[in-house]
Amino acid sequence: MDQVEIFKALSNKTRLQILAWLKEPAVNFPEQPAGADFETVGVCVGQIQLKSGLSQSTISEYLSILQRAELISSTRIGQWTYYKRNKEGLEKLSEIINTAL
Amino acid sequence: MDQVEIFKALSNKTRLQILAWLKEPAVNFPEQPAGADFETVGVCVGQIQLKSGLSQSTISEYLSILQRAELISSTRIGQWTYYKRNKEGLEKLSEIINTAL
DNA sequence: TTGGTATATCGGGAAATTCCGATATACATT
DNA sequence: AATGTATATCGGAATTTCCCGATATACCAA
Repeated sequence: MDQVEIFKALSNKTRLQILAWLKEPAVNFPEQPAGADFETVGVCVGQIQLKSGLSQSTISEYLSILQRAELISSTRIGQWTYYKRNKEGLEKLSEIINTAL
Repeated sequence: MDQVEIFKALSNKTRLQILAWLKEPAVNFPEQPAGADFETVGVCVGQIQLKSGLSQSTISEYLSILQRAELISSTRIGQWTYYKRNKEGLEKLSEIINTAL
C-alpha cells in the first residue's frame, strides 16, 4: 500500500471522524440492534451515513477510500455491508511514522 | 493544530520524502559543509530543492506547509533558512493515531 | 549604494478532491 | 415476478491542491 494513499485517506474531516467512531462502535452507534455483534462485524453503511449527515453516495465512497488504504475492512451480510477498524493497517501506519519519518 | 492539516501535509509524495530525508540529514545531504552542525540546525532550502528536483517556489511552499503542521521547524541564519525535523510534532502525530484512531 | 544570492510570496493553469443527485446493482420479501 | 431496502457506481459543479514562472524581500559583499 502506498504511503501517500494512506495519508490522503486520512486528510478529510469526515473520514477521520468515521475512523474515530469505528474505534468505539458500541459507544458511537448505540442504535444498532442489541444482538448484533458489531464489535466483531462492524457497523453498516446506513448507520455511519446517518451519523455523518452527508449523502449516502459520499459515505459509500469514503468508506471505500478508507478500505483501499487498509484502514478499515468490510463484511457483506445480506443486503448490509458492515465496516470495522482494521487494526493491522493502523499498526502499520504507526510503524511508518515511527520508522520512516 | 488541526489533525486534518497534519494529514494533508503528509499526503504528498515530495513532502513525505522531505520528512524522510530530514530524519537522516547527514546521510541524505552529504554535500553540506563539513563544519555545519546541520544535525542541530537542519538543512537549508536550496539543498532540499536541489535534491527534490522541483522548483524553488514549490519547495519553499512545501516546507512552510510542513512547518504549519508542526512536523518541521526552521532557523534563519544569514540568508539561509534551515529546516529540521520536529520530534515533538511527530510524537504528537503518533499519539493521535494510537489514541484517536 | 550596487549587485548577487537565498528564500518567500503572488498569480495562475492543470489536475485532483469534495460532495451531490441520479441511477445501477444486490438481496429479501411477498 | 414485482416491490422495497441497502449499498455501489456514475456524471458533474464547486473547491482545493499541485507546481510553475515571475516578482518581492532579506541579507551579504564589494
